[in-house]
Amino acid sequence: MKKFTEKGELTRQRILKTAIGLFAKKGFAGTSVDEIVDTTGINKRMVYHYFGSKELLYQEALATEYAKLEALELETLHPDEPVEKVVSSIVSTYFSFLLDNPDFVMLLLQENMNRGLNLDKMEMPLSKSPMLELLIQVVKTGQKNGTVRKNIDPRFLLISLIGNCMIYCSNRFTLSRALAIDLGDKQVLKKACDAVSEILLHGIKA
Amino acid sequence: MKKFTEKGELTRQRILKTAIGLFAKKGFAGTSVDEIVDTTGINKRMVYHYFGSKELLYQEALATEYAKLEALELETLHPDEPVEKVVSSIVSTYFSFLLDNPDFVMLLLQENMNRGLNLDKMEMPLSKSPMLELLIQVVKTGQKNGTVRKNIDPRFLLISLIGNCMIYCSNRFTLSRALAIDLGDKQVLKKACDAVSEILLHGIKA
DNA sequence: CCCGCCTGTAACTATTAAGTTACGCAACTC
DNA sequence: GAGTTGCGTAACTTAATAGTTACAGGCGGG
Repeated sequence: MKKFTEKGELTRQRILKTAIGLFAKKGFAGTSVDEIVDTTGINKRMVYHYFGSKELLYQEALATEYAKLEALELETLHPDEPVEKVVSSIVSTYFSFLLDNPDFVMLLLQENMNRGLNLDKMEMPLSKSPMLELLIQVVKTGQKNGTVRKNIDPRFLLISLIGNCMIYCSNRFTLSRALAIDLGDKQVLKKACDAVSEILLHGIKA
Repeated sequence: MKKFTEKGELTRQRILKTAIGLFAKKGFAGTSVDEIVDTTGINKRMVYHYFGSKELLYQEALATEYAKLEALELETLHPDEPVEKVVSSIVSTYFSFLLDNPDFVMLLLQENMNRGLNLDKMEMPLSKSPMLELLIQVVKTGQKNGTVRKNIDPRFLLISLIGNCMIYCSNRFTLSRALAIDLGDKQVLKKACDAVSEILLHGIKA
């Protein structure tokens, strides 16, 4: 990280925050640098001063949002609880995180649609999810004491966990329309979260 | 539909097909009309002649891809089979459809990221999925004869079915990276499909 | 046979895009 | 207090962009 004055750092953060919102809403190609600076009121020159290019600004936006998930994952690990507890807690954690962080969801999807090329350019290891280690452990324990089916693969289980939550954000509008149900409605989402939890819990039970 | 000569219709289709590929790969804003015409070798004027605007061309691309799913859904309905058979057949149908139609997936995700605004502009009812009707029926039957848990909501079940398949496409690159697993590998995907099928089958079983 | 419509080309316009240059101001350092 | 360094503005350049206009060959119906 380069050194900036306090004031400069503030400006930098304002640009970054605005950029995150716009990139999330309109995509990388759909957002112009002019729009970002018009929104912040900061001069365009400063974008290049602090970030170097539109692409680097985008990458920093991506990294910033992704860091939120990693922080969350680290603080929700309870490896000593029984597998049922762990699974339902992961579900509700992801569910509310994704709903509360639409910018994250949008940037993540966008990056996948871009075949992960920005993640390749940055180093971005995407920390081989501590969530996975947790699942491996509790699934193994569960299998030993006979509460979990033998052929559960923790990796596919984790993907299912995420997929069951993500779909409510990633396909919200098409699903709402096709199934005539409002996936923006808090009460519906509460029921959905419970349904996901339940189906997965029964899904892994021996 | 307007009347075009056979030759004209062919040109139209060439433009549309090229546009689908480019819009899917680079997004609406990321694709220029010039790029489409350069790729096809057809003159730009023709895009406006046959489609009216870039946006209308995009909407037609979206509708064309979506029609593929609707066609598939209509041909895979077997309401008289037991619920287990139906669920695992829906899973493998969606799984292979999504993998075989990456353009569809990209356009669908893009449209959701755009809050479904294009679907609003077109009529596009997204036919209240015959899949849902099927599920409602077989779940009810299953609940009557005691093979399916009472509090399974077919709508959330369908969303879970889709979500479990979609996640392998929508988040392929970030998941591959985070879990150190290649979600482009056919064998991995075969196992994934089986894992999804199994977890959901056990998930609904009474 | 010729009028009109469908198909097509090439060159154009007006706007917007990313990125740069020239310049000024304030604060801190030597 | 002269020079350096970071913060900031406005005006600029160069390339692309969506959409248009002028124009023309070919073919079917009157």
